Amino acid sequence: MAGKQTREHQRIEMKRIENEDRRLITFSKRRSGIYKIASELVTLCRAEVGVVVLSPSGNPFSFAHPSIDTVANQFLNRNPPSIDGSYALVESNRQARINELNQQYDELINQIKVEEARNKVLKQLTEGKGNDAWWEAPIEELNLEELNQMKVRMEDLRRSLWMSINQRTRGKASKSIQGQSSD
Amino acid sequence: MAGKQTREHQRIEMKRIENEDRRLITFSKRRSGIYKIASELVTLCRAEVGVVVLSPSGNPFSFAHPSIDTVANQFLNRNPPSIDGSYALVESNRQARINELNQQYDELINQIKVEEARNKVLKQLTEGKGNDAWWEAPIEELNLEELNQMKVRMEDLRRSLWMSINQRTRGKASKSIQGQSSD
DNA sequence: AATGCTATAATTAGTTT
DNA sequence: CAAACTAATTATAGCAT
Repeated sequence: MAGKQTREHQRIEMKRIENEDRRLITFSKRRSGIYKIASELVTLCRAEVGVVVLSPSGNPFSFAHPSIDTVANQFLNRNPPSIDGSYALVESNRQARINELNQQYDELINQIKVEEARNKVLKQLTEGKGNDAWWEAPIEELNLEELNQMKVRMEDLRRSLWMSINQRTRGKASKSIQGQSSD
Repeated sequence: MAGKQTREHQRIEMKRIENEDRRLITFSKRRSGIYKIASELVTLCRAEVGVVVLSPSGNPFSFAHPSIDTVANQFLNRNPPSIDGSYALVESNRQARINELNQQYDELINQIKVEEARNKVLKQLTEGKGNDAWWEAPIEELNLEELNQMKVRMEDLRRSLWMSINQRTRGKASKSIQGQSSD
């Protein structure tokens, strides 16, 4: 009982956990963690919260208060729909675009985060040494350029959505998901 | 190092925070916290996560990866394009777009925060170093400003959208599907 | 009023039962 | 194997700016 008994809780890298067992355990633990935090937000602030988590294998989990139905309906705050087929097509195209957009967005964020970490290291180096030409250069510009492109794409998408919304304003849709809290 | 300098982080009672200012601050901070944790779950486990938070005043917030639509559809255990009509549900046209706008808005906020953090690190670099002019331009600031403008515009957009939706709010229908668990 | 700071509470990675 | 345990990490309540 004197010294360390375990080598606990090392810092984990923010990337996919490759080891399957560890990944599943982490998934389970952190999922529970989110539920707890979410429920605290409900209690402390009287917020309504819905959380949906899908495991990589596609299994759905959820937590919601007061219920997923309520939260979703409140969030969507709308009336029943009737979907015509042509619209569904448009929807699928749109969704494909959005998925792509999200992917790009994620990549961008990752790049930025990596760069942030690098910058911090470089900062320490600089302070310690007073060095000058340590900086390799165009990383900043490249990254920012990508960021800008991303911004433009998002704005384009938003604009087109905005236009189509304004053209077709009609109450629609009912919605509801009844989820079972899992675990 | 003598005694406590501040009376920080007392044990929190798990009940509604009565003081309005504190409640709002807590709401904001913890909401960000949930987003972060959710995004980590996405990264670590390749899960798909959707979080919807409604403030007591009814303001909707969301975080989702890859998107609210995708997560919701997956949760409903069906694929986007062909809709079987029995649940038109989440597929509401206009409301689906509102989801996206909200989501993009939130993502943009996150993006801006990342950029701000990065900007700050870089500023510290220049200040601490006495500025060797390795930095070529106020690209950072410009970019940040653009992002902020974007944020404002999206805020306006969402607000007006929300208002127009609320004008025609009616009763909602409700259906349900069972979510399952085990992973 | 939003953000930064920091001591502290809360979460959790790794291990064990 | 789920649940407990422990210590390291992370989030955050209160305060300050």
